[in-house]
Amino acid sequence: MNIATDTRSRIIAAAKPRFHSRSYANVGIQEICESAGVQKGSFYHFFPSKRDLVMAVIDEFADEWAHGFVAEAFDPALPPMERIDYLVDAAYFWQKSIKQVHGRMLGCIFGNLTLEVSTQDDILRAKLLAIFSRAKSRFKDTLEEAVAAGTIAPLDADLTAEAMLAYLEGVILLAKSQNDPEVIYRLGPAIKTLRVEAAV
Amino acid sequence: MNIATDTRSRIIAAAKPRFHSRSYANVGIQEICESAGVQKGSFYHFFPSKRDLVMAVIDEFADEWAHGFVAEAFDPALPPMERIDYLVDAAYFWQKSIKQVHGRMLGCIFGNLTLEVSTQDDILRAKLLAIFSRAKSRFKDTLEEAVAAGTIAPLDADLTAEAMLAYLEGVILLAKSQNDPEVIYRLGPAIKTLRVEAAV
DNA sequence: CTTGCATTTTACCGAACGGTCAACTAGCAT
DNA sequence: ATGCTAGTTGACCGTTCGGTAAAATGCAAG
Repeated sequence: MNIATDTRSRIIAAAKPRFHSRSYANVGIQEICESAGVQKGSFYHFFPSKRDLVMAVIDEFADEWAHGFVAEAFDPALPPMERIDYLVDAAYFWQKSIKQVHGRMLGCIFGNLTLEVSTQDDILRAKLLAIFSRAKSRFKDTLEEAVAAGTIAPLDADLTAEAMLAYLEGVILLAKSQNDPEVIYRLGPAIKTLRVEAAV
Repeated sequence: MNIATDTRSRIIAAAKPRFHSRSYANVGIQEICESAGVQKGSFYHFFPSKRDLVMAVIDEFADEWAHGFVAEAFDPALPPMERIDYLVDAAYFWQKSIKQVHGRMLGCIFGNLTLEVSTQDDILRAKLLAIFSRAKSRFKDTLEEAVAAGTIAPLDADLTAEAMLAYLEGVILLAKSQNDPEVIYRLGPAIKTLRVEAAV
């Protein structure tokens, strides 16, 4: 473990919970540096700008999810539609545990950042779009598998996948507005009722 | 029309598009004052704080919607489920026209603000929650009417209404991430497939 | 022992932040 | 005409913002 990479990762580690629990604009570089025990000049040695930091934070969150809950949920051994249940459950438990520790529901950092910055920074918007795009693909593959297995009636897998992703983000948004992860528990399972019929 | 109220409403008029198109933290009072042709001291004569301004802006947006598209959509003369279609269409056309003028999809200001500030300001969160709560009631009443009319099978109107609201917000979020209102056009109609079954 | 490079420190930049204050103006009622 | 009040003005508060530049440090290869 290089000292250099250590400083860099300490910066990211300090930034992650702050961007997640507040907002992009509300978290300053000075605060991050103080929390990481790093001088500002050192920060700019590793990150050309604040935007580059938040991109690294986005990547870390994405990796964390991809290797954690997402990998568990989209386990090929599970029946396809149960994978979707699993993912919604994971979102619920995650938000619930965050609230227990932090006292607040923080929601999905990708959704949070999307609504905050996507009118102001197309590079960040593209980064977040790519995250959503990958998530949608997971849903789509799962739906196609479910159709092939006869678990569900044929449908437009691409649009239904996008609809499910939208619904999940919307549920997390409403839950955050109530500061109550139980909203995810109550509304989450209805994700499987969403359908976009295949075009003829 | 009093001169006093004119200054106040000029401030709000200047603030509205800025909070909508950027974010709460990214819009400064100085900029709003310059755009409204008002001195900062005058601003603080009408608004005790920035938060009070954004609350007035929220109220204006809410009124605008309530007396515009929402009133049209939830017209008792329309068959219940068509009202929901109407509302989704209204969201689509609104975002589309904003993009034509502004070059960007701005999304729903209530959703935008919710994700940005609700972990940092419980008063604003409560304000936004009340907006969502009213919207949910509209959906709920409509669903109950549709069930009574036999248009749709019985369901849990309260939870389904909340699910539909969540879906609408989620669709707008995804559309914003793509800067493309057509996402609303494609995904919107699936809102009627959402169902939460009534508890036995 | 020296050169070179990555890293770190420290001081600094101009601009903007939300908010305050006292002085001033205008209109209206007594 | 006078006094009260709502509204307005413009200067000012301390703090923080994202970002820069130059000098100092540590370390490793030649």
